[in-house]
Amino acid sequence: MDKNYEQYATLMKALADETRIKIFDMLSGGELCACNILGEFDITQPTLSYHMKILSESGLVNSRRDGVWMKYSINKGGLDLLKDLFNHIDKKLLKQAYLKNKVRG
Amino acid sequence: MDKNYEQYATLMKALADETRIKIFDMLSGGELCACNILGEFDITQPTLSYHMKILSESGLVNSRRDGVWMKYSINKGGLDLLKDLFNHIDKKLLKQAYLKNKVRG
DNA sequence: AATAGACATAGATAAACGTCTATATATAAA
DNA sequence: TTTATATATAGACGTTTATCTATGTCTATT
Repeated sequence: MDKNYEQYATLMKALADETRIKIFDMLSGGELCACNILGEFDITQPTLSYHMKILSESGLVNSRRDGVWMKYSINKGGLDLLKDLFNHIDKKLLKQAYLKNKVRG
Repeated sequence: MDKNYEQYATLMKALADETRIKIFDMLSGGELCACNILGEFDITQPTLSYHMKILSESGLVNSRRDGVWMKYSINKGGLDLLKDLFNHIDKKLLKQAYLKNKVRG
């Protein structure tokens, strides 16, 4: 696993905003239209458009046009990058704890 | 699982910088002194101090003084919050894929 | 072809961020 | 108690971010 920290930073930045992480979590329930999402927040339509662009360009969210509507869903590839990063770090920590215990006892 | 999005945003913000995510990853190998970390980057000592403060205050990193040195390590609690968030979202997506397939086939 | 509705883009702006230099503080050693 | 070293804080500064209003673009309908 060779690490692209710049990419990780891009992914984290995309979620480093309360509105965007809420949207990402909402999308875990399935594809949503921009109009559906907008109703959940106290922001203007251009502001939502700005947030969706950041999420899409980061690689965390897919977007497609369906007639007049834009529909958004979670991009499994982007999610997996973050999920795997944290799981790997966690595994490394557990291994260390195990080794320390082995030395002591 | 009730979600504190403000806290998630704080955690993600702490990692939304290439220097800080590299540091976090370095710490997965075990506790490190600020002086050890500084050598890996092209930044001044006050800048590192600033980054370490953000990581510590977010709850992702523990800090302790050891004589003249500051030693840093990963805070399992903070890591688990992020790890669990992404694992849960992933589980929800997999469940949806399974149900869709069930309907089709 | 004109209209209405959903979304995107442009431009402005205030706040937050990352970095530096200069300086203060804290600890250990001489 | 002076000195040396590691770290923290203060202040300055340019850049990036999140937000708005105004307006443009695209699609479907009349």
